[in-house]
Amino acid sequence: MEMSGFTIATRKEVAELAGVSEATVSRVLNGVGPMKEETRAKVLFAAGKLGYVPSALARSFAKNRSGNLGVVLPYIPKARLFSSYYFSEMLSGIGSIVREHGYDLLLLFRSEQEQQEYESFFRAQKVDALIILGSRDEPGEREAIRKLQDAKYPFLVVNQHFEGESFPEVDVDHEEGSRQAVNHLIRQGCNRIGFLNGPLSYSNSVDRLSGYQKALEQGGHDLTPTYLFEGNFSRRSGYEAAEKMIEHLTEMDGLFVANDRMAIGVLQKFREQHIPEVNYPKIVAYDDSDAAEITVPPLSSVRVPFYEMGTIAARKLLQICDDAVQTNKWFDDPVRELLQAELIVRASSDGTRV
Amino acid sequence: MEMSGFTIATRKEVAELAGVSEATVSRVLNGVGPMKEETRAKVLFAAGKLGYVPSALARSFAKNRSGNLGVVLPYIPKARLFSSYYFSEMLSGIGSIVREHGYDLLLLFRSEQEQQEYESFFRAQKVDALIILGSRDEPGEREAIRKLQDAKYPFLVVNQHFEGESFPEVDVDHEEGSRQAVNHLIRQGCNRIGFLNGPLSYSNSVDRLSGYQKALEQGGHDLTPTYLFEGNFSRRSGYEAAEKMIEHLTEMDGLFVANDRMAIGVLQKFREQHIPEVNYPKIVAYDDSDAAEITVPPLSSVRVPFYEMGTIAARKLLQICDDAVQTNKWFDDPVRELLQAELIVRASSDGTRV
DNA sequence: TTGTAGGCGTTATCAT
DNA sequence: ATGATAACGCCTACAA
Repeated sequence: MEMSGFTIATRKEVAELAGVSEATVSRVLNGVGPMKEETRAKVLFAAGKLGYVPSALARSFAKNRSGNLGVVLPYIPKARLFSSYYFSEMLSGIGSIVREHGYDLLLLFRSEQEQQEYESFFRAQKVDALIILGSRDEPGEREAIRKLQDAKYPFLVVNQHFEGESFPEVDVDHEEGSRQAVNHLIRQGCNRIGFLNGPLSYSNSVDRLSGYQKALEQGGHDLTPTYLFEGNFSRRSGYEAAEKMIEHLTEMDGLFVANDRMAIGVLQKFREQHIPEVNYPKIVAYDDSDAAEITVPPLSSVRVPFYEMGTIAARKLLQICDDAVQTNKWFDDPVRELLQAELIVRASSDGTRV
Repeated sequence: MEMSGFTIATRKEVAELAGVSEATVSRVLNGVGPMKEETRAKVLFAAGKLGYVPSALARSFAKNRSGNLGVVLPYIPKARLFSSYYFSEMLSGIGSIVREHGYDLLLLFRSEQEQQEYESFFRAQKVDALIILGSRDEPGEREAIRKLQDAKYPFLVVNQHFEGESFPEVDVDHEEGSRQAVNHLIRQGCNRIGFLNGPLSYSNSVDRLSGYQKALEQGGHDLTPTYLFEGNFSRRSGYEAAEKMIEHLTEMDGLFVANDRMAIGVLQKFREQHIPEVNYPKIVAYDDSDAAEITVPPLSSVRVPFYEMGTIAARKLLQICDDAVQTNKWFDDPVRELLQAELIVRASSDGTRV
């Protein structure tokens, strides 16, 4: 399939024009081995003149490396995946590092249907390393990742912890982040603090629940199951959860929400119901996305370093790929990065608001 | 570099186990040519047992096709590119189609520094087709795209028009979208309508300006240069532009803004300055991103089908790649998709608001 | 310092 | 219906 109108310059032609062998062309272009400056110049000139660009494909094939860092993303048809702050930030971070290292970024969409087969990406030589995003603790997923680990492929799970496994991962201390959030609410004088959490198949939801409990405990409060709500991180689910909250609004004076989007849904519902702002519970959300500071009132939120998580994960993996020597050392001592989150206080939980 | 702990099953082993030749293994796995059902079963069994996965890399090399659809994105270090609704939506759309076609999606970050060299992606066989996003009309860019066209590579420019060229493109009728927006403001009784536009190197900014002018003209209004502002699509730039607007707020009773983010910045400034909502000009923004309906007041906005643009672009290109036969017909008759935008009216421009 | 030649894992053509 | 084999474009010992 020759799509182009012109024939692509071949290495052979370059060699001829430069009056050297093809091997020499390769060496010059890769800058390996000793070579006469004159030869170098001749080759470079010829290559430039012919507009020769070596086939990355053939090169990959010969070197047995794809040059790609794969990123697994949840595939949710029509779900506007990228709209989520979470993935956007991570991908930006990953992208910047990948670029520095001269790798390419291959997007891989996980499907809910098919059984996961992460290994295949390596077997098929589509990727040299893999970052798994949006993973959740389900039997199939665990199994698939375990296989990756058994085969000692270079991969990293981001923002998800699998209890009982020792998968290499870059995660955030969501328990501590949540503890701080709820503790802040307590110090703001809240006595009955509700919690709108995400699905517990995400370890960060579990962590947040622990942090919530811990903070209540430390503050001498009891956990009231009535004040626990669950959503799926979407705005709509926050909106719906808010309906159930309304009947408790006279007592519930604080609310911790597992992400900004759901919190926005909650605010939307409150506003629609014409609940006066002074009657809102004090709210702290999570993620500190762009949206947090434009809501009314602006949302206090726990800032999560998604961009940095991306850079850290990518850097770690590409380092391995670069010096394939130290590889085994890495695998014997799997990574366990745990980053810190930071509470950003805004009007939604600020005493001065009322 | 053998990263895995186990040896990868080779086609040869499969052939041995199945008691056939390697060629037969290939044929079975690719489902080409006639074959005995029995042979087929034997091979499939052997392959399954050994966990054999053909090397996509070697396959690509042999077939001379990468299997990748490339997407060029603006590279803005640390700029949290993906946070932008615009790219997120398009990538989601592209991703869904790419997946259907069994291709992979390769993200390519353009750099402001280096001279563009889109051709290289093809020459290097990194991609079979290319979608160019976030392009702007600058000499280097024009030149680079022209080369792609001359070489008849399958590519598509999205949401950007190059006047005087005949590049294949998928664009939106921003002139009409803007005309409707401003016309709506006029019908809402606005007499002095400001316009916060984006940089004119984006054709959509030029289009919006035409639409704005056209609407004013049709409504019998004059264009007042004092009411023209320029930002760079960021919230911050909207915030800054708002400062300059404030002195005109007594006369300026309408405002058209080229995207939601800038409009949010404007609202933010107004709010900070404690300008009473009743004194706000009636506002219509652009993009109709998620954020538009959560601001206070909710933003009227021109909805742009970004997701669909992505799907359309990807579908077109992959069709070409699939049936390489019709290729030339395609190139002789370059695509020119022009999608429609749609005004969504909300409180920010609604007469009932005041 | 440079040329020669073998190998990488497929596909595809040509025999059988 | 299946087996043998050239070709794909590059890298890399090894030889000169």
